[in-house]
Amino acid sequence: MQGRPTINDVAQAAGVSKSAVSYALSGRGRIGAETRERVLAVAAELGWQPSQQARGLSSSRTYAVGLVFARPAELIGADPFFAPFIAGVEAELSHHKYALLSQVIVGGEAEEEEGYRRLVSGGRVDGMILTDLRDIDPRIGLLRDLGMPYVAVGRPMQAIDGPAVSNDDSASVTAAVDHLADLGHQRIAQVSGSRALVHGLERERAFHRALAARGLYAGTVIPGDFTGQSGAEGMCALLELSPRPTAIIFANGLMAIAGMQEAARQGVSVPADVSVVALDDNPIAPFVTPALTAVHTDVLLWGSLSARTIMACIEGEPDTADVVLTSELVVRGSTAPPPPPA
Amino acid sequence: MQGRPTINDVAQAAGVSKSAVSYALSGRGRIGAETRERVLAVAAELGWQPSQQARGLSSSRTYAVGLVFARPAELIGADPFFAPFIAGVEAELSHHKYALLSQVIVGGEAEEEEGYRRLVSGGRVDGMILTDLRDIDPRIGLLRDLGMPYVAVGRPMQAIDGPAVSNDDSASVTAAVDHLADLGHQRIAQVSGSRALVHGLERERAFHRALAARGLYAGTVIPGDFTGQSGAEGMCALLELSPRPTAIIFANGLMAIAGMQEAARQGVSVPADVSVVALDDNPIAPFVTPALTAVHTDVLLWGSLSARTIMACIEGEPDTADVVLTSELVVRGSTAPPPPPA
DNA sequence: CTTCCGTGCTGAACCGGTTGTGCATCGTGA
DNA sequence: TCACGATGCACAACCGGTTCAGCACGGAAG
Repeated sequence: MQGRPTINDVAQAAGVSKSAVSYALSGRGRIGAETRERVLAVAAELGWQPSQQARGLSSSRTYAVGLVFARPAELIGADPFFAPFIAGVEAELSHHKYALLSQVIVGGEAEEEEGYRRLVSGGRVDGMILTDLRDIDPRIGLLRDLGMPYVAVGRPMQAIDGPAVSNDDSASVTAAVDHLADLGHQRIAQVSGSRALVHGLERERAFHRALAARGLYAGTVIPGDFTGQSGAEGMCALLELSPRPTAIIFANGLMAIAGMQEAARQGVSVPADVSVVALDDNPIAPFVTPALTAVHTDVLLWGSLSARTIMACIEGEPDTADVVLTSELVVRGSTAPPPPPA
Repeated sequence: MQGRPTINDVAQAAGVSKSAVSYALSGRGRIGAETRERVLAVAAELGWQPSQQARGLSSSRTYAVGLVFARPAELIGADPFFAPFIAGVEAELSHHKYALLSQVIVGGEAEEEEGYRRLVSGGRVDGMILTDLRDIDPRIGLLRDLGMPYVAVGRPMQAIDGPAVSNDDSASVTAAVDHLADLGHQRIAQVSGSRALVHGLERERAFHRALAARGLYAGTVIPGDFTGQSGAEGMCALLELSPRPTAIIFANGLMAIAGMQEAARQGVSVPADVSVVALDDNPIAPFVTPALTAVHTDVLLWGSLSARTIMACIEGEPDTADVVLTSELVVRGSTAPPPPPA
């Protein structure tokens, strides 16, 4: 009776068998009202809490969900997606007695796969949330082979069976392009993130579609890698073009801010000479100069919807429909009408 | 034999009892070399992995560590500590077959305590890592009552029994003050973070000690709350002082960047009129204008040392000594000699 | 040839829950 | 009055590991 009380302690204190206690607490078996009351009272008095370990062993469930994040070291501290997404996931999970086993990995794909194996093969989780989907992603096959439920964060391009909770990247890009086109911009360029990730590809396609829809010429796309360094390089490359683009859409805020600094260094004024938009929002964005116009996504909500979906999969509910979030453009100071033609 | 193979499957395939398999795999019992080889081969062939659930049940261990983070919504996306710390913890834990159960909470102290209860009372973890220690922190008593090992991240001021892995905040502040004093500053102010957190108090004391050591007058301390908003307000308040401070130390990068923007808005130039230093570093810091001078801490290392310490506590090793990290000042563009007296 | 000990393995109990089966007991209807 | 079903609970098996006690066997010592 030292340490946490067990179901046996409760049974003994209440003068019943441990199965009676289990029935009383779960409400599943046939149990007398009076006995149930007594058991509940005793359990509360002893401060009994079920051991998730033991419960999991008999039900072959862990009541835990796994999540692996992989980021290069330069990005791990600046990513405005990571923390609120986890927070959203956990808020939802904890309401349903699930825990989150997360694994954050600094490094590349090899370590990431290893992270998956670790969580899955130890039998620690009932399901996985997959982020940063790549075009052809080995994890999907891996999890399907293992019979492990999963939910994709961001819809894969190929029709992958299994549910996805995604942001409408296409709408985000379109909103950015429309905003710039409304201001009068005709030459809009993009500095993309990793093209290996599905949302990178999706954004690039959406970019060209949105330009075409406004009757604008195909814009230049400079590949980036989400780091500040590559943002500055992207800006540099675009400023050398002739004719120079008058507006640039960056895949994330860090690249956009670094790009703006590079522009300033070259004597190019934002937004007078060139407008800048970022495709994610960041708490720092309002405070840089000029304040950064950005597409804002409710990442907390995204996380909680992902959690809800993976729990539904685990409970074996019929395929839930894909969930699609939409983002919202927040106009700040980094966008303005283009400079008059020289 | 569907689903994951169990130890019974291995035993049957190898033609031995399941206890023999357990001994062979753990290397603890008396087992013949030939039998051990055969069991290991069969286990590898079947792809057997031990179930952490079952293992935990008999050893009354979970092989998991808990970590609760609580942040206001405005900070959750901008905190450069959160993600690399988790990454460091997990890198270390995963090498030792431990998993991390993290819980990120958007909100206040009440939800935070609830988060602790959830992880601890379900018997899901063997130990806890405590961050954001407050001056008198209820969690320490809670965990001690439960007999749950813990490690404090940041040394509590009172001599709390139990190990701590802390950054030498005092040295960070001193480095910042010395740098500014070396440049010739005489009126140095500070915009602090939450004073309820122990490192807030520690930094404030260290600030006054460092100033005194350089023979400078006591500097003004404006209380902040780590948000950009409060950074701007702090800058505003300090610029109204007469005589105006010539250098300001902000508790974090977000406040510093917001403060610099506010200064620019008022026509005050950084660093010509006022120098700015942040007490944490951020991947964005090099890319704002002017680039932000900051105290850089190896947060990844901090995390892995914390993980190592909590594992040592769980394994019952004699009290490990406190670990203290030191930070390093990274001088960028936001600090310069003070303006000549008017 | 017996005694004794070390080796190598098996059987069983146990961790803390869940769940199926079975045995009293009671109330009801014929 | 007896058969019968429903109710309320106890017993035991099981999930997948760990670990203790004990048995059979072999070699060495007396």
